[in-house]
Amino acid sequence: MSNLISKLGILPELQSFSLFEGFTDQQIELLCKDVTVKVTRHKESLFQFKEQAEHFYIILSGAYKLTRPTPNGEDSILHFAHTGDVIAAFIMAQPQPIYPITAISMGPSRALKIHRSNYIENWKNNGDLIFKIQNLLSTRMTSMQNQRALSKSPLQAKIASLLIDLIDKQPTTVDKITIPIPLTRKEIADSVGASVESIIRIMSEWSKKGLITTEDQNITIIKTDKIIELMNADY
Amino acid sequence: MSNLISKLGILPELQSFSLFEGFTDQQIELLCKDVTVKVTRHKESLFQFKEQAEHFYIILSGAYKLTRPTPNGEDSILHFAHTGDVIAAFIMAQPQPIYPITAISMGPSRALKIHRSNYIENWKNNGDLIFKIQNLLSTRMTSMQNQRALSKSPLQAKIASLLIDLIDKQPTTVDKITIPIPLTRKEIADSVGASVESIIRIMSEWSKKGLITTEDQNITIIKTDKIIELMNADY
DNA sequence: CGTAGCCTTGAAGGTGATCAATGTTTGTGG
DNA sequence: CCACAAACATTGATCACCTTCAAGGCTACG
Repeated sequence: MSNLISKLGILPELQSFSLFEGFTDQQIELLCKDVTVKVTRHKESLFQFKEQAEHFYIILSGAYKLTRPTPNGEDSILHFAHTGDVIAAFIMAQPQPIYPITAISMGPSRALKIHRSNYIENWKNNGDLIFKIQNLLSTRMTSMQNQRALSKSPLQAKIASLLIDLIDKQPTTVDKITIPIPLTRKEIADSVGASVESIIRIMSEWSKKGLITTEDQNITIIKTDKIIELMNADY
Repeated sequence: MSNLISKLGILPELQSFSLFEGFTDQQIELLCKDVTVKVTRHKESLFQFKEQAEHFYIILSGAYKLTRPTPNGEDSILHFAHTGDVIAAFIMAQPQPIYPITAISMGPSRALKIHRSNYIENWKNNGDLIFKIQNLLSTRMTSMQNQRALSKSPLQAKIASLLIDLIDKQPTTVDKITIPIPLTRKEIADSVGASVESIIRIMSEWSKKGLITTEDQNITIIKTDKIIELMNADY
């Protein structure tokens, strides 16, 4: 018995994830049997698009962007995965899974690397766990569909939608919400399918109007209501 | 015991679906306990976006388009669901599920309507079945991601990609593949996020060049290789 | 101190949307 | 069975949003 998660000292972290809510320590120990903690540095990738998929991951800390190469050789960002997210789990169901995306670390991050065989042996027949994963996935899918519905909307609406989507967090404070992930303009561009320059032009405009502020790469939304208005703006 | 599927006479159909591959008649009977067959006419909807989701569906015959309203009041088409597809199954995992899409019948169609409680009682703990559903879903998701990666590509590439995606069928005959679903130009437009006029202009061009032909609403791809080339065309 | 990555601004040009008008097919009710 | 409405297809002209290209400034890091 190697690599017990209690030995790795990550049990407290795992317990805090909604994924393992209601599970006993022993159950978690079984589900995370023979795992390793993969530490990645900025821009380092967890796995590559089209690689053979032997493992899936749970994000322990930091964040990863899930990307896909485009015909132009650029990258399209499909999702930002945070702490507690599960990546590439649902493709484990395939007989010969291939990663449909690349996972790139944003800043230093840590992820739990779990082998496919574990998914098939221990995760597959755990109905409650599968449900949790399906919930995570359906949330992600709904968010993708929301974006899709904006394809004919002006670029402003797409950016607004992205920002709002990234703060599914506390609506506690009425104003001044900071986006939990530092984002470059290029990353925003790759998320909404636009050019960097266009992003800059629109966000500069917003800064001037006092809707947002950005310091370093942290974006703070000052007037949330105005941003939400822009989401539905019909030009 | 009402509504046995053997009584409804749809067992042979169900057996032919990859979803139930390897299951015994008794198992299928249990999984489809207390179901009804919903017959829909052209443009009739199975369920509506934002409705309370009490049921999920298996398509018996025909096809449905899965749509989502856009801010402009139009509809964005997210997926074309064929015979054998399962719809809205994975949102059953949520405590209070809401349909994230609308399902609209394309021509006369039939679908098996299954209650949520059945999913929780009989489907949830059937690991093999869950895997099949996850496979269906991951295929759909990958296809959505493919489309997403084309967001900066010219409209031609998007249309080409859509058409190719709709013939995941037999690569048997080298040429002349007819798309299994009759599509209006508007539906194509709503799928790729463009205007009807633009679709028409491009497809007329293709017709003139002899790449495709359309009669009624059935599109036949004549020169598949040329269409595939257009998918990656960088203007 | 130079390179690399990110941010910014300006000018020109193109793809595709919008608007408008008309033809064609389908379906429905008198 | 015809007439009218509704849905779909088509073509042209105009215009705006966004991309592309080009050039430059800023900061961090080896």
